Amino acid sequence: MADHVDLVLEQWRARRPDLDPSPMGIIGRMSRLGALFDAELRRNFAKHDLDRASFDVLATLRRSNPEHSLTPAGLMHSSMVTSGAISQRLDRLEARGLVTRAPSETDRRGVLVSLTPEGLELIDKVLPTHIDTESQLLAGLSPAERDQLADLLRALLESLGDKRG
Amino acid sequence: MADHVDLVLEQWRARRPDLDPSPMGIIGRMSRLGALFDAELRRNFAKHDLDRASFDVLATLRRSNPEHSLTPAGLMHSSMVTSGAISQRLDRLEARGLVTRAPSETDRRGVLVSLTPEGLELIDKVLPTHIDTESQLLAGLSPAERDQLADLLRALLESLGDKRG
DNA sequence: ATAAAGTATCTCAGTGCTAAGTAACTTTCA
DNA sequence: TGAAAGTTACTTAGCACTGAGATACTTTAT
Repeated sequence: MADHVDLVLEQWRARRPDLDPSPMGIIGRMSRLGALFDAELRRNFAKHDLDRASFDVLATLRRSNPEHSLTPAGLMHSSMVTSGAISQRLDRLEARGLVTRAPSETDRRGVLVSLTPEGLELIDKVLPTHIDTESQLLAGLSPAERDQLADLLRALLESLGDKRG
Repeated sequence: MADHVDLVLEQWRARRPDLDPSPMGIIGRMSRLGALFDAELRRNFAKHDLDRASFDVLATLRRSNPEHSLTPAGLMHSSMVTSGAISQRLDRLEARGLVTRAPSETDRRGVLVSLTPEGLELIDKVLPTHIDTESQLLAGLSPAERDQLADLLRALLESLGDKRG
């Protein structure tokens, strides 16, 4: 059994036998899987007039608390994009009536972003289809393998300092 | 032990106990790791006046064959980007004198892209530092865990139809 | 009380990608 | 052989992001 990355590794070993390309066996595969996942998830988002960025914001608000609200800084940390990207995402979602921005009551610099009823309805409609899509993407692994994979990925994230919060 | 994704999963279970969010335990973690890897690798590329896109093309040419040459279509399949993106990447690399474009000898629509001596020198200089960086990113896992992870990722790629070539 | 440092959000120019479309050429097959 | 279908690479408009910088406000330290 061999995938595209096995070919890449062979090529490197032939061309540069002095280097050990084995780290690419993990990082290259994750990059490739990321691209495949992204393409498939995007297909599903498009069915509901959404893109990855908008879904990301709506879903983060949906799960955060019963009020479905968060600051732009909170959204930024969760999404791993810059503050400028969050501002622009919120502009788009606000224009579509899916979120609102309200001044913070405790900090006059701050803003509280909340789902509108329309935003809540949309994310609650898309979410089950999203999870279905993800589930199908992972169907090639047995439940035990999936657990094993999740554990290894968690260990790796922890070793890189990824923290709760 | 818990990472950021464990928090996300807990939030989903609290807010939508009717859904099983476990697929996010894998896909969410891979997305997060992808972002962390990308940021770190980019830091290294920047030291050598490169970006991910340029490195990708140079490295693909370097490993492909002893002539270090490939068609734009070949680069496209390896990189998983569109043909337009490849054209633009080649424009930039050609302007910097790192690759050349020559008409194909067998197909008058075709183009053969090759590394210049400068391109070869640059990629051979950057490559060891790139592998070092990747290796450090994976240092949190034992060698056995790394093998296990690579195997699971390969199985997943194969289940999604990722083929050699 | 006030200056300095820090924080929260936004703006904007520049960048690299996609999607769609074009032009040139090759292959297929009636 | 000639028309239709397919392939190869390129062009361009539009889009979302980054990185740098601006503004307004809060906290810290004196």
